[in-house]
Amino acid sequence: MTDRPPESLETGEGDGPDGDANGVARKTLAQRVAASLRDMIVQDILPPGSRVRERTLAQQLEVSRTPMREALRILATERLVELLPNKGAIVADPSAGEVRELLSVLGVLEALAGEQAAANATDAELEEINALHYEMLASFKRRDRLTYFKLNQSIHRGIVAASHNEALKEIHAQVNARLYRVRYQSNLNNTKWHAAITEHDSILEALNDRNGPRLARIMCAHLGSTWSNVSDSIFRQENGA
Amino acid sequence: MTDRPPESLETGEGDGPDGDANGVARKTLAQRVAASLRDMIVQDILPPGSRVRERTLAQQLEVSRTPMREALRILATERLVELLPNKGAIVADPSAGEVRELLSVLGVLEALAGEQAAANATDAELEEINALHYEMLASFKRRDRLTYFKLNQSIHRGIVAASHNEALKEIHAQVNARLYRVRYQSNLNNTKWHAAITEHDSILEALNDRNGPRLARIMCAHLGSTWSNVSDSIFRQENGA
DNA sequence: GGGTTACAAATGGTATACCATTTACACAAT
DNA sequence: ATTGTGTAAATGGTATACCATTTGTAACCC
Repeated sequence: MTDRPPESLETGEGDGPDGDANGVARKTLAQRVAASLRDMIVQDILPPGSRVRERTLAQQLEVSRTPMREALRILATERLVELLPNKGAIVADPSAGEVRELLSVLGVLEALAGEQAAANATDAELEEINALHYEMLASFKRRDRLTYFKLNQSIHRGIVAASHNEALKEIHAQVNARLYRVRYQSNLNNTKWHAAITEHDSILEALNDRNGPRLARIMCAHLGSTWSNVSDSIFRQENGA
Repeated sequence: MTDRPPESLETGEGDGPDGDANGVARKTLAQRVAASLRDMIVQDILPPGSRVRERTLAQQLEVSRTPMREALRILATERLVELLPNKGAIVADPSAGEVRELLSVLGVLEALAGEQAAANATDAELEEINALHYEMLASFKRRDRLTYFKLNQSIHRGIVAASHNEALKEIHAQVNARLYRVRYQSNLNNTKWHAAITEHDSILEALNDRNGPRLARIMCAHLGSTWSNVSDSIFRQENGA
């Protein structure tokens, strides 16, 4: 558990699960509080299963209860917290089974993204994804797990974005957000790093060839490997690492 | 446009997009308001593109602004309305392109559901889906489009539920909610009714054979047919039916 | 020691007041 | 007739008060 103090309110820029800087759209306080809470969940400041005291947290973030309540509504709809009537909010704590289910969904979403990206990506988008891939390889050589994880996520988001299917992008982001913390934590313990790199090589090759069906297959299988890593990590944590 | 007065508050039972009666869980007023608003959107009482006046509507539904605001937050997170800072809520009005994107996502979700249902469905679940299919055939013979549509949706939800993938069920429901109104409206004009029945026959055959890959393929293709119907309907409405 | 009950405090849900921003409309100028 | 300006009303965003429900703790009894 990290002992960091609560973050100041999110300004709308960050490299969390949704990754995008929303500089163009003005945000309400409730939206900014929601973004801060997302961060706090991902980084275990608000650990899974913990109670979220609305008044306490509003005080810490120096906002009144109303935007805090609205923020918690947002997060509840996103399934990052569970709101129990008259009992308040609990940070979601996905079981291994639920993680597995989510990953199977993410697998088909990424497969669809792969197929549509192979057809629709601009050349510039391909180049950028390739550049991210090289940066990720560099972080692998440096054994910098945090940067590696973030770049890995950026590549996947880049592929989804290159599908030019906006609805898919949003739904993918939402599923990803539910999995982000678990994957972030499991990345710290990843013992199959080298195999993941090989898979990414294959992904990039199929993408550069614009081979939709092959890319779809590899990306779906890649999420199968993710399950393998994540389940190891969950198992290790449950047995008191 | 229908001229019905606003619904009284949802009690938590209904056959709208999420279909389930949540009798076991107590609901807050905000949740009940959200459910009523969903209904009003689906049934065009709140038409696409229309402004949602929070005070006006709260008055009509005889609730105060606070649960109305929370309800609108829920719907905004679900993308059924769009909340613009300082400007309020507008009912979502998905473009033809967006509908197409959503249907492609729904296609892969239903394909995954088909595969997992073929593996995981109980015999009782299969029997129930078959019963719904026969009821749907009966409504086809009676030319009862509304009942046909609802049964059709129940069959799809039944297949998703039979996958025993709870995460998939939720995500499917959410995508479906965004499409529900458009499909409901297009069902009223469906000129390819007979072909849809044939597709459903194939779906049921593959499901009963527990042939996962075949079921997946047919269900995904079925959504392709749905796009064909929906786009005809959108085109017809845009040209002043 | 364990179980039950009563009550105060904590906390969630809603209503309403107040402030901030946008919209609509009347009037003046060109 | 059209455009620009000012102002009041409408409406969104937040703060706070009040009510409803839950939780925690102390006292009592077996």
